[in-house]
Amino acid sequence: MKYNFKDIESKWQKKWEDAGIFKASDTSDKPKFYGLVEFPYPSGAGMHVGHIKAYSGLEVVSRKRRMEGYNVLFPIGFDAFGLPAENYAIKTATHPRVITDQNIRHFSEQLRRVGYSFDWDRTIDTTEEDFYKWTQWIFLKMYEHGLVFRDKAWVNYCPSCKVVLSNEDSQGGKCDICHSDVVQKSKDVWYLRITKYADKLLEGLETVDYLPNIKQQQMNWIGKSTGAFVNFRLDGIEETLEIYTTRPDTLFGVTFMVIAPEHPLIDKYADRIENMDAVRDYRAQCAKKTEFERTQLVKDKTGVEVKGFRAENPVNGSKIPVYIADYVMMGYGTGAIMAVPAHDQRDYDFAKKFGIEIIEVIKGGDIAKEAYAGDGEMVNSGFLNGLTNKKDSIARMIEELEKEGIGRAGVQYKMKDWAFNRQRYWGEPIPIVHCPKCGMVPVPYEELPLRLPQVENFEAGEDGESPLAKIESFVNCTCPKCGGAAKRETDTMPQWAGSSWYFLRYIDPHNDQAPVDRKKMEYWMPVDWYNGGMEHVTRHMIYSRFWHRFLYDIGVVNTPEPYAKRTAQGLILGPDGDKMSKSKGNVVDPLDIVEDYGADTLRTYVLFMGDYGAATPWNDNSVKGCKRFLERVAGLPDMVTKDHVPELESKLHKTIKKVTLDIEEMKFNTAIASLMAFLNDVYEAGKLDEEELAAYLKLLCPFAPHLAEEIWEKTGREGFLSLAVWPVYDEAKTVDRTVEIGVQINGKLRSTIAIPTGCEKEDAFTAAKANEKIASLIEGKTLIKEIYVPNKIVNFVVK
RNA sequence: GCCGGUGUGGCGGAAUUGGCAGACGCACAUGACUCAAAAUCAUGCGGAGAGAUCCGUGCCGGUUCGAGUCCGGCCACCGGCACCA
Repeated sequence: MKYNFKDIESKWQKKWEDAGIFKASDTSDKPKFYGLVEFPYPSGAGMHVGHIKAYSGLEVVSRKRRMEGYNVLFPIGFDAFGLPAENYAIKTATHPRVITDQNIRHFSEQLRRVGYSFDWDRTIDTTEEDFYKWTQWIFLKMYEHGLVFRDKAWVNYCPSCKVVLSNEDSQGGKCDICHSDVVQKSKDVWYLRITKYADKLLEGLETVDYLPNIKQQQMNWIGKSTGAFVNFRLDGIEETLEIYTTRPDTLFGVTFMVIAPEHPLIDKYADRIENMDAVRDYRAQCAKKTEFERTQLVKDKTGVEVKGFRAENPVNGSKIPVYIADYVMMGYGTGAIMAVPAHDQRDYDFAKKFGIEIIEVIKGGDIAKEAYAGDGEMVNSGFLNGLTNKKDSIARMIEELEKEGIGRAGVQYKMKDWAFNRQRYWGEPIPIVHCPKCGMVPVPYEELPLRLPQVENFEAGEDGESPLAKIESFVNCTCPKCGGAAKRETDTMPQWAGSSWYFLRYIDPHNDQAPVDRKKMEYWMPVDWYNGGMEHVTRHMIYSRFWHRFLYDIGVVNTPEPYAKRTAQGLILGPDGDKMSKSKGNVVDPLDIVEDYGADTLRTYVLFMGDYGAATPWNDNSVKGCKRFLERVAGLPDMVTKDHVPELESKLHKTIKKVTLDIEEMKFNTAIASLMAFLNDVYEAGKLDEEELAAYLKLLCPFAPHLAEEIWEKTGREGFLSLAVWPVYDEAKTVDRTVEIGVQINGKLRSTIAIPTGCEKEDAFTAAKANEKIASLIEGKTLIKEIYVPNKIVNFVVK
């Protein structure tokens, strides 16, 4: 058979579409499988090979599940709000709606040409009103439950994009979108109280099947630490200073205090601070630094002593100085620390520079040289003296603090509340009204969706305001509560909003009464297998788990966790081994591959190219290798014989087993390798029988479905191969009658022998000794030990 | 600095979890077909050696009849977190 991939692929894509064979049913006696891939942002550039790798993995799993008798939901949609469309709108004065629709059409067309078995009836678009209506609905529910608040805050601001960024979007002090430097700016910010869910998000990780490194990254991100809050009386003013520490056991070693430059204590007691000018200068210096500069680890600590009051150590009454220094952050703990220079390197560096006393309270280090953070016997520490275990001394100290009412056990998280607004047009409008009388008033549920108004000019407003602020008909409204004149919030939600719940909408994409029908949701949830990129593990994954857990707590969904299992594909690097990027000119366009080699070759190649979870460079020659493989597959019909071909039987069953098990572990590369190996065996035999061909086509179908369907049809088989029953291997038939095993002398391989599979110990030894070479090697030596591992190895230990 | 991961031919990568290292593919070489090239097919392909053999999975050591795999100590690279108290 000639392999004309172009005809074959368009033919079968149409047939599948016409027959609707990949549509999921909301009621079925079959077991369900919900496979989810991260929906794309429909960029103007179209699909990237990264999309292909990400989708092809679960595509294979989903196709296999269907053939195994599951009712499969494998949907796709578009995460279409976001900056690129808006920036393009600003440049070309085209409405983002127009561009978005155009890009979605283009993307869909590309996806269809790869032949994915998506249920296209359930396609969603986060920018459609009937979708974002429910995004707004969830926001209002969160508002109702006290998870939304507004605060003036120092925020990460991108002067180029003119938007406020979350910490997540400004990692490393660079804007995630345009990579320019982020500056600090004071703004009114909407926050989602994700920190309230920190513990639930941590606990939830214990109940799900995520790759270990994914769990690890989420735990790092949440960053829980346990310790204690301790109150220090301030001598000279009627005030206490609360600090957070993970090492309350070192309290006797405290020789100074440090508060963050932004600490409110400074302004409150400005008139009592004797050197307020110096303090002000220092604060001004710090304000100039970006968050990034401030969080750089520097040995050279800076700071200024605050003169006018001193702190009193609650356990020994000693009077100690208070400094402001920018190595303490206002955003973590209480913005103040107790400094224990003997046992914390940062405090140590500071103490050395400012000539502050260093008191050792834990033995084991050399505090003349550096701080000692290890374990050891407590000294100079009153009631803790003599204790040698960190845990014990911490517990003992907390007990004492709580008894005396000067402190308490506590926990802290690195994760911060989620800054949930952007000064942009192309996002979900935040459904809140500002009323001069009633304050903030939520838009009533029945008024949702709060639609984006038509706008002519998409440029940001004054001082980074949303373009919506310029639309008077949008801004001016009546207060839903008192009916008086009011103004609408003009900020929109960040890009992460829609993707925080989209998987629920696939279940019931056209529902206008609820985000999702209860019954359908109970049937489909949780997502059985979610695959995506590592780059979304700490943002999208955390956000959506948070939203879902909230929806669970208010009874909207039935599972605390949205995703039962999460895996991640590795990057595809450019042919040069570097990350693909336009500027490097090493980008591979998947549609070029479809055009030149066919979708089946592309799909097979991205899964064969290497370990699915690892980053692998693209290789054009290997693409050709996959094409060659499929061409050889196309030759199979000519080799079919009516007679049984027993010599292929055990090879086939081994292949069925390998492919079946490997797909479950995402070891697609070895699954395909075994398909290639079997094909080599068929070519060597020169023939295969009808049953062997049928089973082989089924195994190939998830990877190269167009070609597999074509051969299925050409060889006179009925119905869609995509709906055929997945082959089952017979364990007994995967075992050969004879097996070739190695024979070692003193652990070194000397020869091999062919013996019956599973043969007895003595028979194996006899056979091994009968081997000419082995016989000559053991002759005249003393046989000390004989080892036999059935079907593996014989080893003679001789002297 | 802390946490996680990886290190195997010229390249991408295999190795049933302690049992014949290098499956499968690429590249390369030789041969066949061809006027020729491409495509295809066949054979070879870790290193050294004419050979029997010897060496070989980042490095050093250990356990074991036997180590890519287990243990101890290093080195290199990748990813995440990071003056987080």
